[in-house]
Parts: sequence; structure tokens; C-alpha cells
Amino acid sequence: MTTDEKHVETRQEAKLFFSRFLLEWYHIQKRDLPWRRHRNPYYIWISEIMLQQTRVDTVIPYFNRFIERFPTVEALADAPEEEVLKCWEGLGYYSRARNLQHAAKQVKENYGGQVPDDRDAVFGLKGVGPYTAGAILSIAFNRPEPAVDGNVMRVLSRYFLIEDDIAKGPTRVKMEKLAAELIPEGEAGSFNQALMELGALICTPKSPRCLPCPVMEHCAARLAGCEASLPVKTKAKPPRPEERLAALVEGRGEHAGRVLIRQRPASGLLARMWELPHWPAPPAEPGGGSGALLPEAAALDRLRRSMSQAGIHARPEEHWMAAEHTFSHIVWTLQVYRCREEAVLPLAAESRAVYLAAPAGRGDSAMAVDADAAQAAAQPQAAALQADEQPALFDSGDAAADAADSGALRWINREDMANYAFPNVFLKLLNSYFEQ
DNA sequence: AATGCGGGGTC
DNA sequence: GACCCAGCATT
Repeated sequence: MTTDEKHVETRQEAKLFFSRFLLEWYHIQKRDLPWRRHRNPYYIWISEIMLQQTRVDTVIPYFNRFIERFPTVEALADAPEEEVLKCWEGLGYYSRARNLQHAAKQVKENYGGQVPDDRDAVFGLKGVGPYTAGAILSIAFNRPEPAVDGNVMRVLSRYFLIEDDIAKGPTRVKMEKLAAELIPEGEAGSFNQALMELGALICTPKSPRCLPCPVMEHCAARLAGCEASLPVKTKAKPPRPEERLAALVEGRGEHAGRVLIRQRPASGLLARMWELPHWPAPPAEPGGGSGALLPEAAALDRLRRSMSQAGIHARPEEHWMAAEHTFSHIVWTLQVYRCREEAVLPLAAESRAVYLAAPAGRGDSAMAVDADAAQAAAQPQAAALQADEQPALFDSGDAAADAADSGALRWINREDMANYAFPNVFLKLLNSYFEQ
């Protein structure tokens, strides 16, 4: 027997050992999770979308609320998008929610409301990529497809001592081939979940718990003593900082007790979510140092101009608090200022005509205000002047949203918050404000 | 192949 | 504070 053949035999034995003992361990140790209590393909699908880049403990309450509110594919397909977003509020990566509903419509219309069980059909659903397709096919239908996520790549890179960079595309393909070879006959669903369960509970990113690991005996990285340095993964580049000025505008008169919120554009960052209006802060004076806070007067002035340009008639009064919000690629530092709505001035005849021609209000608290149109119509020259007064554009990662500044504005009270989906940072700010 | 896209837990 | 998590869409 040549060395090569001996190596192959050893590796083959290592694979068989791995599959057998991992599966045995899983049957004993698997967690009781809501989506494991039934074999409902819709539940599996929802859970897999929610679990993208998100931990199990975070997902559980969202999953339970979601299937209560949208028990079937059809219920999800027919729901208003705002309700789906509201159900996703705080979970992050909101395009998942919109893609999921898009896919629910696909399933309703193309597959009679039944989650399809063939590879091409599942893969064709919006928001379903290589991992999620494999997860749905194997867990819901026990099809022998690999489901390779970050956990699986970590486990396999250690057990088989694979030093490929898991951030690279080809590495995932390689891992999928390996994972497919490991699936025991008729056990695809359990085996794929076992791999991920091991990654989540035992073979963790830092300080893996090797002693209770069911496959430690043949783990190549453990045997070589390099389990802590695997997997190899190139570092993500750090998020860029962005200083922004936010307005918490308190209404007067008919808006008393309400604050002004704005809806974000339909695409891009936090698409269609609601927020406190905010704008890039101009860079602090060079003399102040890079991290220097904008002087209060300059910030108030800047905010006043931004609001005016956005058609918001309000006066910034005082700094309220700072808030930080970290995305994977941006870090916002929001300086929030309390502002007061200004008394509405008598409208010019020209703008009154536009105002009266506008559609009738849709109820009190939920009445939309097309601020830009109203402002542009009411004060076209003022708007132009103010635009001219603006300092030269400085770097903003949110340039499109800032330039368009097109979101609908609404005055809401505490109870209205139940009808709008907010990113967590604004949820916390608004809750904090209304609690006072 | 690289980048945009949330939010939170862990060490 | 650094990492990274049951990734996908877009370019």
C-alpha cells in the first residue's frame, strides 16, 4: 500500500467517524427550538431567513411572533409590507423581510402556496442563496444537499485542517463538496443541523470546547494543536464613522404631544424604515482636532438650515443626547437636538392654492405631510437661497437620502409607534422621550 | 471579487 | 474593543 492510499484510507475513516459520532451526539444534545417542533417547510424557511447572520437566541421571539402573525405562506403574501417590516423591527438586515414577502408571493402564485422541494425552485426564491436552499431542502425535505454556513466552515476547517480563507468564494464551494460527502444516507436534515449545532455549542469561534466534543479524537486541528487559529479568515475593513445631527421636533397646536418622524427611501440603508430626521454634521473646525464636537451654535445653525430645506418649520433649541448606532459598514454618532415646531405662518396665495389642491388628509395622527412639495411650493425662492447658502457638499455615505430628503413626514404620539417600524437606535430614543 | 446591508452576544 | 454570527443581492 502506498502512502497516498494509506492517507486516503485514513481520511475516509475520519469522515465516517465524524458523521457517525456527530449524528449520535446531535440526537442526544439537540436544543428544543420552536422551528424544530414541527416539520413545517414554511416554519423552516422563515427560521432560516431569520437566522442569516443572526443568533438563535435573538431569533426565537421574532420567530414566534412572526408565525403567529403570519401563520401561512398566503397570510404572509397578502399582508401589508409595513406589517411585515414592523414584525422584523430590531432584527436587522431589513431586506430579508422584504425579500421574504416577495418570495411568499412567488410561492403562492407559482407553487400553490406549498414551499417547493426541488433545488432550482427553492434556489429561485428571493432571499434564498446557497446556504438557505440547502437548509430548506435538507431540513424540511431531508434531501441530501449541503448547507454550509459560517458554523459549518469553522467546524470543517478544524476537523480536516483546511487552511483556505473562508472569506473567499471558492472555499465555500469546496466546503460544500466536502459537506455533501459527509451526509449519512437518509440523515441529511439531522446531519446538517448537527454540524451547525456543533459549531454553535462546542466548536465556537474562540476557545472551542474540545473536551466534550464528540469528534475530538480525529480532529486534525486539535491533533495538530492549531484549533484556535482556524478557520483562516481575512478581516473585514472597519466601519467608517459618520457624525449626524438629529432633530426631535415637538409639535405645537394641533400637533401638540406629537413628534415628527420621517420615512427613509425605498432602497438602500434601512429602506422604508422610519426615523427621526437627521443630516450629516459638517466637519468640526480644523483647530478643534479630528474628534472635536461641533460647537453648539454651529450645530444649531446647521440643523436649522437642514430642517428648513427639508420643509420642516421648526427651531432647534437645545442638545438633548447623543446616540451611537453601529452598522457593519458605518458608525453613526447622532447628536440629537430638541426642536420646537414653529407657528405656521399665513400662506402666500400661490402656495395656498397648492395646499388646497393636495389630497385630503387621511386621518389625524397618520396624515402624511409631503414636506418637500409643500415647502418648495410655499417658498421656492427661499429654498433656492438656502440651498445656495449650504456649505459645499462634504463626504456623506448617505448622500442619496440626504440629497433627495424625500421621505414622508408624520407627527406621531406614543401610541402611534406601534404602526411604524424603526431601527433600534430611534426606537430607543423615542421610547426614552415618551417615557419622560 | 468586492461591497452594501443590522444588531447584538461573547470573550 | 474585536470578532463574528444558521448570508444574500448587487455590481
